[in-house]
Amino acid sequence: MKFSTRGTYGLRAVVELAKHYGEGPVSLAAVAAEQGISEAYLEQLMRSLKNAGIVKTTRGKTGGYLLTREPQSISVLETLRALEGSTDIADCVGADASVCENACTCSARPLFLKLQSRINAVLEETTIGELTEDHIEQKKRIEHARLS
Amino acid sequence: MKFSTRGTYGLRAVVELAKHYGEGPVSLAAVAAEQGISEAYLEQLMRSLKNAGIVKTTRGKTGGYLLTREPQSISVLETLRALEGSTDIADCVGADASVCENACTCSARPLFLKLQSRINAVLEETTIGELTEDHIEQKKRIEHARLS
DNA sequence: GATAAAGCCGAGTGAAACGGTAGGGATTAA
DNA sequence: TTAATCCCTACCGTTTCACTCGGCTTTATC
Repeated sequence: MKFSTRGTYGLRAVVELAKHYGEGPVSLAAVAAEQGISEAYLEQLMRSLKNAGIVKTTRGKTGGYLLTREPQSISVLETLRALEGSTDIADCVGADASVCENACTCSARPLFLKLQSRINAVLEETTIGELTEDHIEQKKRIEHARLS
Repeated sequence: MKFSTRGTYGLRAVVELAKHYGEGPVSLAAVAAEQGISEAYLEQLMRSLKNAGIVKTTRGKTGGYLLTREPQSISVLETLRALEGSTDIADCVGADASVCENACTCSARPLFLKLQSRINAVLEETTIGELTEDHIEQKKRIEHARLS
């Protein structure tokens, strides 16, 4: 039940793009530097995000990455799905429950279903826009505390 | 964000013991057979559960495993903690947040905290007793459907 | 048109975790 | 005494994770 760095880094990268939403493309190097992530690794994550239609790119010099939509319209759920393939905690929850042959007699399954629905609720209702606002607020508070 | 077999099997084993609560010890072999788990593997899980004070044992012939308390008083949270060490989805949530050096500036952390609290709520409020009742009910329904 | 900065892509790799096995020892009811 | 049971340590093959490498294409700028 651990969150992968893939999900975490990817989420942070998307928030970074959201901070510059409407300002033109941001280069991979800039995102990597700001977030302290290896460029080569981040590139892989960006590829997943691009395939999922969450980010788009412009190539050549002055090129970079941009969000395809407003940060408020991008849910954390779809972002994580793009990065990790699935957010399902087990094979027996979600669409293809047939993977687990004894799904209907497993005593843990009711728990999994409940847990999954709660998790999905949070991931679905939280948007990249919110995370971005929170982040900006937080940085302001730190700055303020530092000066006083 | 996948549930380990350790957690799943362990939970199922505890439910199995709960089904026989008050009837004396159940042997490892019996639990393993009923749940379709390798004996040697299950033994490891049982040890973790014993160390955590969730199950106790009697040795020698006719020995076996028993729950230390009523199924209703054992939460899924403590069971999973015993089996998996921790149910934290990231290092920056929970008691020792210092593991993550930039915890206070990470844009993903607020999400993690929210998610963790929702997850813990479910795991805390769900008891082994409930899972056991659900399981018995479910088996009854299947039996009923099969006969008609 | 050359150049340099950017993205695009597939393959590879070391370490750790996962899931499970093996084998022997200690305890105890019958 | 014996056989069934729990107790313990070590090991091991596979997969996943996190990350790297090297070469390619595209494009703004000089």
